[in-house]
Amino acid sequence: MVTLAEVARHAGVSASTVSYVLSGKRSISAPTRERVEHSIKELGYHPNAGARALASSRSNILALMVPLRTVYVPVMMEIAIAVATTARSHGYDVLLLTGEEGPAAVRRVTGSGLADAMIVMDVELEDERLPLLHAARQPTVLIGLPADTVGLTCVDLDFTATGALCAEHLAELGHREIAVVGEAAAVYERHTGFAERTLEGLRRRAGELGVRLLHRPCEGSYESMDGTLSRIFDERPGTTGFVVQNEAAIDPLLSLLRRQGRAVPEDVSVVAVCPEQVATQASVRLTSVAIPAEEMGRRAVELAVAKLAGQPLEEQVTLLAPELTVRASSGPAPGTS
Amino acid sequence: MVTLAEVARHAGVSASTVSYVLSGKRSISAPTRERVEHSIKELGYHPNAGARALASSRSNILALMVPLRTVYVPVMMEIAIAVATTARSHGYDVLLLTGEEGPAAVRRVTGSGLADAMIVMDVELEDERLPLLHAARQPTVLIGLPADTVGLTCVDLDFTATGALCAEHLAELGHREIAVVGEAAAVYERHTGFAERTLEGLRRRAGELGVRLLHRPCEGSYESMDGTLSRIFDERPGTTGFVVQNEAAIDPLLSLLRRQGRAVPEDVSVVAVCPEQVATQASVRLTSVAIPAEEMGRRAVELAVAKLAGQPLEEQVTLLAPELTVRASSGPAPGTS
DNA sequence: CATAGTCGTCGAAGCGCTTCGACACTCCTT
DNA sequence: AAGGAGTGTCGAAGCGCTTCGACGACTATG
Repeated sequence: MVTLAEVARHAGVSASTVSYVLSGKRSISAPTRERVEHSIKELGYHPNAGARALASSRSNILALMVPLRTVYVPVMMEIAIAVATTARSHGYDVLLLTGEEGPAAVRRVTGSGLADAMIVMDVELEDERLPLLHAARQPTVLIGLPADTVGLTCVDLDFTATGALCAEHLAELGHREIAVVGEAAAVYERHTGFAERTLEGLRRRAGELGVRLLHRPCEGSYESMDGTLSRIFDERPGTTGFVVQNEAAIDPLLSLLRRQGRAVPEDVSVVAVCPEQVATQASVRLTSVAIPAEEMGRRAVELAVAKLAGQPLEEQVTLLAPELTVRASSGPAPGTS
Repeated sequence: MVTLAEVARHAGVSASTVSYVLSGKRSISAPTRERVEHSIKELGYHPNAGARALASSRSNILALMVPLRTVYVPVMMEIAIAVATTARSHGYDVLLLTGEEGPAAVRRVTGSGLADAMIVMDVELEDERLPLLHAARQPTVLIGLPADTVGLTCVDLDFTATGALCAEHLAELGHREIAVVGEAAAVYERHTGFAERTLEGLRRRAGELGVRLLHRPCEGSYESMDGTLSRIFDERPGTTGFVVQNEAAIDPLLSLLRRQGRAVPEDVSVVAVCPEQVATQASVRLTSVAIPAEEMGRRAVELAVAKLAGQPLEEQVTLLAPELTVRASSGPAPGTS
């Protein structure tokens, strides 16, 4: 284990000089710097993280709280990877916390100085971790939007606008009866904001445009999709447009529609809210609003880093504008000229 | 920020006593212990992670290297969650490293004492991180099997046995021509061991049982599955059994078979190698060999913790025995009495 | 040419914790 | 009654780093 002191001795300078070479917090003459850097390389020196954290009260670690329940997995994974990658590019490592511990994890991390900042995913509208995060002196960034965002920094897709966009697209194509294949009932019970906001956007815009909307939650398995689909067509036989919010339900829906002899997009149009990859790999290339997982992760880290650098953040809530990409799953409503 | 010293003062004992109460490394009388514990609670004390790491040269952190490339996502996510959860139950936190940095990340973590041990996923047969891991004084556990396992601790599903099991199951049902829908070509190029070992197990057992085997890689999209399927039936029109290794190819395969009017399991049988959840949620409940992601993650952590505790590990390579669950996608070959 | 300012370096004082040896007891043992 | 063997607690010495103030050596200024 090579220490700073050994590097200093090897280079013939004091320990503090080596430290300043490393941090760049004071100017060091070129020859000295080179000598030190050479010694560092030669000895294979790596600063000890613990000592550094203790002395500077900075750990250079970002904590990321992911949900334990493994719903909408690909999005979560993509965000996590984006967070890890972006964090590294800013000199931070990422500590992975599962939601399991809940508030206790927040207390532990903020109390122990393990991490410099927290990024919290899967925020519920009335999240029990919120009061703690408020109280902590650590910067926090939420991915998702709680009910009350006062004093919080949040990043999320603008799901209300997303819903509106989907409604608009289908209305423009002449669809008059739209069914929303929602998330599993459990998601609504937990009051995860995004599901409700999407629905709200859909409802409002559909109302404005004179389109009838029917919402049904769906677990995402073939069985449940089958049931949901039957109930939808029983209740609203004239349904020609679908908005799918539950990623897992996409394949079952397409499969079942095909089996029922309903052609996409000739008989029914489908719009999905999902990552690009899912939209392009489905059996029909899906018209979709992308969930910009990578961007959300990246932005969250950038906001956290900015806060750590002491930059006052002008906007506390960053809502990413949704973009609808038209692909092969949506077209004019039947009977439209 | 409450410190150990403040707790000590509050409880009327010395700092070292508080430390021993916390660690349990020396016996403390019941009344003293209670007094200290009470002070800890009252002051809301949390030991500072950096100071602890510095003084004890233990960070209580496990590093987990996940692959950057987002292939076979659900498995990865499940392993990661299992690692995080199990680690917490042993008092460890998890540092998330992406494969992106490769060997540099290994150097950084082992050099800086950031983590006490490493768990590496997505190991290639001739992984470039291996030499470094060998040299590091940190315990390491691999999830996956490299070519040379001497001196390494590894956990993996026994993919050779998995392949053999699939071949056996189909052979027993009377299938004489089997097609293997493999992973994307890139996976083989990277020499990720599991794909090749599965194939080897399949080939050997098929050979022993007199079954013809055709292996074709597949990207997992509908287009590529379509192409792969055509080529398979062109080349071997008598194919009645499928083994699917690529999780992403499952839905496309079932969908396409249905479209071609081939019934599962009446005309063709399908056996998948995938997590249970995927097998039970597909449009046909799949006969499958489960990938025990949760167990792999858990075992990896347990091995790492055992190594940290200085326990000599009797078995260096832990191969989990595959289990084949018969569901609705496999049945007797057509024409079998 | 004295004075102020800048630059580059050093020494020392911690950061908050763990851990080792020491010490004062109490309780057996002989 | 004296010696030995635990117990329970304390003090002090670090762990390896950052950072502050100090200081000598220059350069610019009037």
